[in-house]
Amino acid sequence: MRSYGQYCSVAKALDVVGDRWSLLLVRELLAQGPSRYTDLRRGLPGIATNLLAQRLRELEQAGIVTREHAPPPIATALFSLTPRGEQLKPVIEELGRWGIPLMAETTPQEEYRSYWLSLPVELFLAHDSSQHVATTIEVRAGEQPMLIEARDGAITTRPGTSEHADAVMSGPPQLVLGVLTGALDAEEAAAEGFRFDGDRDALERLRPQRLAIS
Amino acid sequence: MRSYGQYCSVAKALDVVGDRWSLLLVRELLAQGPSRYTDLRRGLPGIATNLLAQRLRELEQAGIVTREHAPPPIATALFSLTPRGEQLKPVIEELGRWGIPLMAETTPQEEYRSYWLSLPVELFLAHDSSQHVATTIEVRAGEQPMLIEARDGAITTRPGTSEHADAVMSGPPQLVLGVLTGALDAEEAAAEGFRFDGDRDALERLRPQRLAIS
DNA sequence: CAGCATCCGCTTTGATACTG
DNA sequence: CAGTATCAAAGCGGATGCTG
Repeated sequence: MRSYGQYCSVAKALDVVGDRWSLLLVRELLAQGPSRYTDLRRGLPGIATNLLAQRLRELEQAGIVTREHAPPPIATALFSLTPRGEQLKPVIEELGRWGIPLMAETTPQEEYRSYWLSLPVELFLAHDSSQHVATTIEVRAGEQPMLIEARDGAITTRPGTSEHADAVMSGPPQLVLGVLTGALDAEEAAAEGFRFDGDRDALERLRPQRLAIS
Repeated sequence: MRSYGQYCSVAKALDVVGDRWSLLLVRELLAQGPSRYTDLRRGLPGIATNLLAQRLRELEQAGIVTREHAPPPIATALFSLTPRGEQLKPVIEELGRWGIPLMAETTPQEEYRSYWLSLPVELFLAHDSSQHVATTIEVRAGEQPMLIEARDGAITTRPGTSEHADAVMSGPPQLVLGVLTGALDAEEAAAEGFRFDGDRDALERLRPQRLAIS
């Protein structure tokens, strides 16, 4: 991209990561960790393959991404964030926070990846560690099940299922997210295809307060 | 801009403010407050006039900017941020924070506006209100002098000069910023055209800690 | 198959000129 | 002052093909 040519740190940041797809590419590496070229393509539906290659080169030159030839078990190269690249996390978070009200609307054509859930979960859920009640919720929305796990005051997400989850939520991503953040009532959502099985309190334990999504 | 078509709040935020110039336009309105079309052009050197008009329309439609016909004293329309637009401030701040290391380099062709100083000042300076020493520093870099004022635990900036400033800093923006953030020593900087007159302690009072700019 | 490069049509941007 | 109009250049999206 052509530089803005301004001696301003915002403009200079945008000179580096302001290109189309650049910040979403960083989002993918933040959410997924070291990824293969093909993984990145799957997480960036709609990107032209040559553009992905070009962005990776540019971000590599800017010191944000590194390309490593993984050790023998893996036959392919892996792309990762450098420490400098990981420092973009607050930028992604604030953008994501600002974008939350926009999540109230969606269309059937919109793409969704289940691990994108991890950002809103980190932003909006918290665990009251004083309760000392470890909690696991399985979320079935998108292409693979995800687990939200809370213990010792920390909340984490990862792909997977659990035999002894406290609760299982499933349905369209919009409804699942709405119920998770508290913008939507589980009963209302049920009428549109949302399901909640298990312990209702499990969810309440993760919600410090109700948030408006719209 | 064409939508990313993803059900992700980061992607949806970028659908709205990810266009070229959009976030810099928000920066201008954050830093300058309600502005005329011409003010915005001056603060966005390099933007094509048709693009500025187009971005203003788009951001107006998105509920980020409002156009108001100002009361009689002012003959022209003013553009302002809506509350929703002001909520972009954390996004701008995090981008600006991430971009600070990039400020170590500059070229003579780069444009600079003195009020752009207010962002780094808000980010990096603080005032120990326990000291109860009100402090004023005049900064002469760019097209107009600026005042950095600290009192009652708050730091503010505004254009202007002061008869009784505790100190006056002047020189190229890069050196002034370097000394302000503590990345540069006033003595080193002096060799390259930086000047500091007045009370050295005035600056120290505003610097909670030294920060690396490079 | 993973990781690109090339080509082509379309959209966005930049520069300049012009207008109420 | 506050834009619109025009046009060339750059960027992007999609398809395809090449290489280990």
